[in-house]
Amino acid sequence: MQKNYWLMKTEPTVFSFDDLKAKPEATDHWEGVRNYQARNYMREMKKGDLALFYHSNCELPGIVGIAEIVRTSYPDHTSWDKSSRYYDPKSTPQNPRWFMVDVRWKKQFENIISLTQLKDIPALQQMKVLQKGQRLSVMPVTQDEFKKVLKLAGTTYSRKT
DNA sequence: GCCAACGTTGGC
DNA sequence: GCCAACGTTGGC
Repeated sequence: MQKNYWLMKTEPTVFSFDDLKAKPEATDHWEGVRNYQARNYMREMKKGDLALFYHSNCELPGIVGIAEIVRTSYPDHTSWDKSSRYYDPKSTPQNPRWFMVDVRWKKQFENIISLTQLKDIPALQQMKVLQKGQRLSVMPVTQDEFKKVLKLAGTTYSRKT
């Protein structure tokens, strides 16, 4: 089956790529998405899809590695947990409004592919993450873009050694 | 349905 | 901390 590709954003001070790696089986649920468009993208995710893992709102924003979707969407239980920062009174177990997927840490890039670096690659200018006003925490990436980012990561790697 | 006010995101 | 670019809320 055709794989889809995604970009998933997180603030490393809240939840970093290393945090994911440290989880049992390097897997965790992607809680806290509270935007309808991002939610809808998550509901399209399939097992085996790959995601670029992006660190935002930090010293060096950029793509740090690859994660894999290991479970398709199911209700986000933090949405009806009053003690959660993601609590939404309009979401209930009977009628969940928000969903999450499970992701597994897969591969860390030797060097972070910074946002500045991405902006310098002409072939990647169409990436959603580079578009003005684009703030979704989950967004699709084309297969071509995904491959180019991987290649870029590989290039960085070989240059370093 | 309109739209002003407000809250959030996230680069810088 | 600033601020642009959103999205959401709620009065009307």
